[in-house]
Amino acid sequence: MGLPEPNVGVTMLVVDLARLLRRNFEAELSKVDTGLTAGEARTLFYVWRLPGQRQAVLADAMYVEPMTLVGYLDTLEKAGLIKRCTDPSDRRAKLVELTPKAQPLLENIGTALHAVRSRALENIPPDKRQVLEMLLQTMKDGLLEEVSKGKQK
Amino acid sequence: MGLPEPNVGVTMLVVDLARLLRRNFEAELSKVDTGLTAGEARTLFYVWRLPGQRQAVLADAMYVEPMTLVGYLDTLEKAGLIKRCTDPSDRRAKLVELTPKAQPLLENIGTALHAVRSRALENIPPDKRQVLEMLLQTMKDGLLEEVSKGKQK
DNA sequence: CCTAGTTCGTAAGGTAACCTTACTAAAAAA
DNA sequence: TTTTTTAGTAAGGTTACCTTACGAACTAGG
Repeated sequence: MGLPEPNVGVTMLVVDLARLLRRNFEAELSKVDTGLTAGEARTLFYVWRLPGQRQAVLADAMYVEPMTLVGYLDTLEKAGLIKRCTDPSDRRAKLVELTPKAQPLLENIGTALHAVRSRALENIPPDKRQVLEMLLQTMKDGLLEEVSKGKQK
Repeated sequence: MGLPEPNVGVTMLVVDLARLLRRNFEAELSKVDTGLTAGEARTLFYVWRLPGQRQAVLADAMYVEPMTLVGYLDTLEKAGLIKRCTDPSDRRAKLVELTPKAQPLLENIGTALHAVRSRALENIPPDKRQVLEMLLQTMKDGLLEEVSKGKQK
């Protein structure tokens, strides 16, 4: 009596999983040094994936507020890993580019990501991995919908 | 050239997913009021699942440091949702119990969890959900191993 | 029994990932 | 040309953690 339904436990499992994944990523990241925090590494990763984009576009892709991105970019810029170039077609906007110095860092981040991946998948039979990854992508899409819904206040 | 391997993207997807799940949980939680933060709600949930346990046991189950738990329990206790009773067999230890007042809150947390679950699974064909949940559990187990390995310094 | 080492919870203080609000400068619309 | 929108940012807050340092109580070893 009064018990929330059984599936609730499964969802908390997912919430816990989220925590653990983040933690693992942070731990692996600190192992490969880089001197970056998780947020900064994530940002660098996104700049690598979307080079020469405006901060607003980047923030949108990362699902953080523009202001949050500013902080990460400030650090990365001070460390000489990215540069902000004024958009020739709009003097307010800045296009974010990687510097050559970022290359080795990206490789380290890649190593960390790889480690997390191996760990997460180590007990999953290889033939199921493909399925899992697709399902995860689908999950992400579902969750994104709601996040953006919330935004268009 | 210089590109980290392709799977790196998939792992970042999982890292992003972790972020989104947390965020969704927080958002849903604030919708159903409760006045609790995500960490506090998670704690209450665990007390419900492991009633009458010591704080150390609880912290262990939640994979947080005992000190982290103290903060959450302090808030919950002040709100009259749990109580700490001295363990009769060890005057240092405290056993954590729910109070009756916690019941409705737990139901709200259940609602929030349910919402996250629906959202996360909405685009997943029902016949795949079972598989997904099993895979997620397996993933969690893999990640936990490493976390605990790190702990036994 | 008594001393030495463990264990339980906790106070103090720190870091990192975010967010909101408020502002300036520039562009776009009216 | 005035008004409105948009791009970035400074300032400051919240939450989820962690580490370090301790005192009080249990457990062993002699």
